[in-house]
Amino acid sequence: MEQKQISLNVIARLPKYYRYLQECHESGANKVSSSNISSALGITASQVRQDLSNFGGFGQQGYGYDVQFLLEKLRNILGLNETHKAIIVGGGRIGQALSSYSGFIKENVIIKAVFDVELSHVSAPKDIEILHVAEMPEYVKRENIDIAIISTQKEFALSVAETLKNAGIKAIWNFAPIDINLGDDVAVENINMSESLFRLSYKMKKK
Amino acid sequence: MEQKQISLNVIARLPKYYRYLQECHESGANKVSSSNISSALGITASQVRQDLSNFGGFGQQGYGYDVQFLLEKLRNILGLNETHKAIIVGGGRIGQALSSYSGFIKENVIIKAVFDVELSHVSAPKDIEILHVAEMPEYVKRENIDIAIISTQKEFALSVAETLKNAGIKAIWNFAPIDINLGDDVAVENINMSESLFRLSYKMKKK
DNA sequence: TAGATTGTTAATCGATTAACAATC
DNA sequence: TAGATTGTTAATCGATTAACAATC
Repeated sequence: MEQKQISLNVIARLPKYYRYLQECHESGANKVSSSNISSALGITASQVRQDLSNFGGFGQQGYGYDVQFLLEKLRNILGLNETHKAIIVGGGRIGQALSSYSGFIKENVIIKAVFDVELSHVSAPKDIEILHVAEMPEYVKRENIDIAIISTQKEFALSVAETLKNAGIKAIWNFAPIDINLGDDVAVENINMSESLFRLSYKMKKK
Repeated sequence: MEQKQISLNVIARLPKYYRYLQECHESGANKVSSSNISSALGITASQVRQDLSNFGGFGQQGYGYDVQFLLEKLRNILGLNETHKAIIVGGGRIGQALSSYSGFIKENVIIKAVFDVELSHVSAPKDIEILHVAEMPEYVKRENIDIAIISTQKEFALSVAETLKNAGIKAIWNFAPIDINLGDDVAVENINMSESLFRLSYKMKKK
């Protein structure tokens, strides 16, 4: 309904534009051109313009893009003005690191609770609840949770994801080493460290 | 020198094949066909065959692929038979989670040391040394370290990467929220959680 | 006005898919 | 042998790049 389907490649570049625009803003720049962005990020100027024009004409011929304006547009496109409530499922190493990682607040994600099957093993900052997985579906509905961060073992990840889908979760950020795909109803991003390490190994070997 | 340049898309799929083949092996299967892989991973059978044939003819007409044989080939291609020595630079939340994450051993990566500027804040399992960043270049050379895992703040990541390159590191696994690119000399994989979270936000918004 | 830079259309390039001969 | 499935060639599709008219 919104616009013609935007390719995943384009979406993957948007955060890079946003990050660079933030840097420009911090360093006091008022304007930026597609060729500035190009040389900073190693993306062709043509592609930068092509990508941005998917969402509207944000620039001005002969001038470039107004940094503040484009930043605001990107924030809108990426949905960074909204605050999201999140839970973590799986209180192991990664789950605990994420639960105490303060970077989330900057990105407008508030972690409300950590779920596990063995509560005694889990610790978390005191404003984050520690609860049993059995309570999860009820909690997600009651507290209107948007995002679930899955950091369970891979064996449990798929069924946890299904349970969350049924509980009405909107998005899943998956750290378990398995691809999760729940169709169009739930937004999913997989961070597969294991696959990344394999790719690193491949690249290193090829040198 | 090796073969015609393999595209990054192909490389990104190799670990998925490997992971699925492992599952086949664990469940006792002897053979697997491109259409088996296709339905398990949501990749077309044609692409599976195309991808694998970049590295050789591993299958047999009318039969498919021998699981053990293909697994061995993939292990070779990905370089998973070799053990790599690694260090972690940056002893914050992510660095510490990684230092005690046992999954590495399975993937043939041994973490030898964690480097930081403020040693008193860092803890690690006792077989992992905790050292000051100033000692890093010397250590990398002396101990023949292959992989550096960067988990510093983004402000330091780039200069740390340069220092490591000069010390002769072979690969960098970067968790700092900034793209690192060191040319052809050093293999790099970026895990940018911040960008991933932005993409998740975008997808969620679009629903 | 002259110079710069956008947004967009057209051209190119590369990746994915389809088809099929080879053959186990 | 008949059926199945590969490896590879050709066709299609989509993404990137180039070019340029519009215009600030």
